[in-house]
Amino acid sequence: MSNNNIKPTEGEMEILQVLWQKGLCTVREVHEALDKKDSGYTTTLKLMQIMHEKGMVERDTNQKTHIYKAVVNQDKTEKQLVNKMIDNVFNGSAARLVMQALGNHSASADEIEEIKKYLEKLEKNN
Amino acid sequence: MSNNNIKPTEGEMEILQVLWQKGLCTVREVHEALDKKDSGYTTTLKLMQIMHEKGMVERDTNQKTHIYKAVVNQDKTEKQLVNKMIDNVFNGSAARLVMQALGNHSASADEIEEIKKYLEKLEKNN
DNA sequence: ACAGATGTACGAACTATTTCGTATTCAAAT
DNA sequence: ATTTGAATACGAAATAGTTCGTACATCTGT
Repeated sequence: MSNNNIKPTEGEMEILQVLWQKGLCTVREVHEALDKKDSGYTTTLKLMQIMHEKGMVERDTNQKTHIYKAVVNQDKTEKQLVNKMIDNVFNGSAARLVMQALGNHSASADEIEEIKKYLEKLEKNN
Repeated sequence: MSNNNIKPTEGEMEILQVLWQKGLCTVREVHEALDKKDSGYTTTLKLMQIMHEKGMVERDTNQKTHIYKAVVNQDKTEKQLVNKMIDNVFNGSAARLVMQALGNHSASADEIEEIKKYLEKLEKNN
């Protein structure tokens, strides 16, 4: 078991999104990416400091302006959250989640094609 | 806009699950269905009372033992939570959520078939 | 009628999360 | 050198969620 149970809060997830997407970020970059008109800069800062304490992010403090990057693995974190939702909301049925996700959010034709290919690949590997 | 934004907490979701599945329930039935050895009966009671205040559940108080039932719509609630996850975790890509759900939780062959059919139906309706 | 079991009501503690204010440091420009 | 602006650090309030203890009501069996 390399990494413990990660359970990012909602605020932490938002920040992780940005970090995963951009790679290296200053606090200000993250804060602006979140275009949170509602909450202030120091809130984002504090959150990121807490994430650092928790070991979710690393930072380079050689310069005055620290540079952050995500430590927790994106794929793994996503898996965990999805699993949790499957259990918690869909009584363990992945299929129900999938259908809800599709029916719902009206995936584009391209997306649907992509998913079909993925399913076929899955079937072959069994 | 009939119903406001529902955002059940984790504890509330667990209870809603039971109510959706069983229809009408006493607090005790819910509590036992949750087989929470860790938390006590009055915790479940309190939670359900709060849910009542929030209008998530209704109850019949004609008897000493109240009978609860879910008010919030299962499908709608699921949609909301899934949407939120798609935005919050998958940057708006339903496809990414779906693949994570499938790759991951190793859906059974049957489930995969079911999903494929569903996808085809979706495609026809566009 | 009363004891015991089972219920509800509800305040209060505890925990987690988010938010902000303020102090301080640092760098750059005047 | 001094001012100004942008950073970090950090305590503390505000909010949200969960948990429990205790008081009181009600039903049931003796």
